[in-house]
Amino acid sequence: MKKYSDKESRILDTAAEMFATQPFHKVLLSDVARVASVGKGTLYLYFKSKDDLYFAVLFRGFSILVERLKKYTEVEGSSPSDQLRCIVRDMILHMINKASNAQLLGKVMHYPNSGEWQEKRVELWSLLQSVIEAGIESGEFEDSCPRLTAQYIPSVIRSICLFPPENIDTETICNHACAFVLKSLKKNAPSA
Amino acid sequence: MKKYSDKESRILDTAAEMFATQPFHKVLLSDVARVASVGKGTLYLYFKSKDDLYFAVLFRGFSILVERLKKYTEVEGSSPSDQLRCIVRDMILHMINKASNAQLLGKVMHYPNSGEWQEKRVELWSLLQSVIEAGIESGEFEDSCPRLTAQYIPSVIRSICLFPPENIDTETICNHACAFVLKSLKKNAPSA
Amino acid sequence: MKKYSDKESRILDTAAEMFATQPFHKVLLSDVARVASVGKGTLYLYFKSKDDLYFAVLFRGFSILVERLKKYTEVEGSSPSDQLRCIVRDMILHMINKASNAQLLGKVMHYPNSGEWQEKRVELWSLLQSVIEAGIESGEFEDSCPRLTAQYIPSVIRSICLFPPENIDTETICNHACAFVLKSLKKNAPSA
Amino acid sequence: MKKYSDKESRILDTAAEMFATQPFHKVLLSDVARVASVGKGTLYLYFKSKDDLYFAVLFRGFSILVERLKKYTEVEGSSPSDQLRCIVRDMILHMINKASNAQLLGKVMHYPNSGEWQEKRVELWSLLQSVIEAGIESGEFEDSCPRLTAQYIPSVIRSICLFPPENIDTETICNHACAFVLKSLKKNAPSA
DNA sequence: AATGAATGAGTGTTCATTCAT
DNA sequence: AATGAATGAACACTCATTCAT
Repeated sequence: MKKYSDKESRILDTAAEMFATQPFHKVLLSDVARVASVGKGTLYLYFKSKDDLYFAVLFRGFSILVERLKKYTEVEGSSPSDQLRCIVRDMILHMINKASNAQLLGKVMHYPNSGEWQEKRVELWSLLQSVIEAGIESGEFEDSCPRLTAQYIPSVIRSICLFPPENIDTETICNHACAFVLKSLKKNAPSA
Repeated sequence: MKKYSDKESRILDTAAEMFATQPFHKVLLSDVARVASVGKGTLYLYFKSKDDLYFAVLFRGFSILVERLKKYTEVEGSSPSDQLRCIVRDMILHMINKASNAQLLGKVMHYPNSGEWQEKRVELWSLLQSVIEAGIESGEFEDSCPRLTAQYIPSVIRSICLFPPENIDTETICNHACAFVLKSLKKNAPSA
Repeated sequence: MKKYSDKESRILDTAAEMFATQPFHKVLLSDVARVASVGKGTLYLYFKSKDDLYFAVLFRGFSILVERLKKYTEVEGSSPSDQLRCIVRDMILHMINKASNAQLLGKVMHYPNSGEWQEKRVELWSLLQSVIEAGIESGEFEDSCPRLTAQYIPSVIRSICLFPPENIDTETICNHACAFVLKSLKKNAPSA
Repeated sequence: MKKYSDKESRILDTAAEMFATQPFHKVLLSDVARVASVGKGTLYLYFKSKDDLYFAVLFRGFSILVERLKKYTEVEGSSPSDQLRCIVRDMILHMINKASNAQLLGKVMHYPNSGEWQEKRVELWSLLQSVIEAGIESGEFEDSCPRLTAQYIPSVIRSICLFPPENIDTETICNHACAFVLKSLKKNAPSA
């Protein structure tokens, strides 16, 4: 994990908040600097450009997320279903009502250096894919294309977190989302 | 369905293409005008501002989509599963490699008039929800919260269309997506 | 006197009002057309350009004024003092609280065709100058440069009408202005 | 007196020159910036908008004028007539052939913040009014409404400076204007 | 004659980026 | 390292003018 200096972190935190709240072009670097309590020029000591800052925000967010989710796959004795459940629940709880984080799950880059950033997304998919494949291995799951399913999961969670239905409590949503995913993966008892 | 004049349509088509390809602030109105073969001032005869044009693009896109999908729910003798399959397939085929259309499924608006536009998204969810509910009614499906499932479906499709796995052919993807959704909804045979 | 068609008059009236109320660049021809109830293109049937319309407004205003004032100089048996009094009173009463008319007395044009319009101002000055000279001739007035005094008079009136002191009634103002001008012109009794 | 920074002064000087020479809408901010040797963006560090710059120009001009004229009223042992003569002469000499300064004497504001600007005009009138009142006090002058006379004086001077008669030399004009004003104010010897 | 939809040159304003301090 | 005044390229938007009807 990359280490961020104090100032750098403050900038990233501020920028994350603002990029999540407003579209890119409405986020002014002068505002970022002011809110982060640094000089406007200071931004350029840490980030090459506005685009660069934007990517750094997304990148850091993604890295933190993936890092956190990885833990669940390393818990001794947890089944793939348990792991998936934990992952889905964790993502929803961390991102619901936190547009800043939910947004980044679905950002599509129209930008040159999006390659580097694309890698991070793939990292998340790979994590999920390996859990699914472990489940298949263990006979718990069946899935003709774990790669695709792995891709569906974050997108479902993103949608939930961006547009959380107002009259359903978070716990119910978590359960429903877990059930939705797991039921799709569950291996049907072989018709005897 | 709102009717668009000839020039208005040309502008919307052009703008849709450009907003889908580049981030908002890289889309120049002068380019839109040039490509649409109208004067720059003409844009302002039909749209109050760049933002307004942007919303009009999203709004029209959504309207067209919903209108098209509605047809599948009106086919005589088609089961809810069939309808869902058709809808999923239709959306994927229409949007894959057409970022312009896929993007709009997930746009979150940070703008004042986003209310009006939210309605359109809800219209899509409602359409799907009623298909699911019909399936529950007929005993085909079971779902503790069709509202949520209805929301998942477009998000899954959006993800597919924005990041289509390169080494999987479209047909396979369609089938996988349909299967994923339907398996989750299918009522399990009551354990005898 | 030039004759104006019905539509032309409506346009001039509207434009006069608007040019008096707002600076040139805030007056939109589309507004003029709308308020005058004519098509925007119609303006161009009568006036070559916005500048042209502007000059026409000033020109007509000046012409009307000069025409009206001329009458006072033609009254049989009226002394130059009487004539001046009438002129000053007439101008004040016609222009006080009518910025549109007062404004034009002091408009300076930076435009090419301002010459033609300047002539009209000179016409006003000449009118006044000849009254003053008549007074000198008759021994009533003395003035080392009637040309200058003639120029002062409209400027005094303009100031009154643009910035009418709120707590002084119009009659008092008229009397004061007349007295101010006449006292300056009056021939002092030759020190015997 | 407000203090202006170096750059601010350069901008104001340039803008004053240009606004005096051309109508508002023909003055381009890019020209102002170029002539003042600053970046176009720099204008906006000091002035909120083109309108704002315009007002700043007029305001500063008026402030300087009033400040300068005040001096004459503070000269030890000078009579009100002397003071008035000095004021009239000073204004004419400073403004004749300097449209920039003459213009501002008569600007009527069609703008929102004209209140603040109205104050400045009143400041000039008050200055003149108090000189006149001092003359009345000392028995030199008589005037039934010094407030009005104070208003006439700048307007007369403005007219002179905007439309200076070409074939009369400045000295003659000054003398005539002084005489015109003073004769009107002079207390007539009581008819013995 | 009369219109107003269409135009595009022209301009005010913004804002990412730089650099002297 | 840190700053923020200064910059100017870039862009949205306006509005006088035209012309097909």
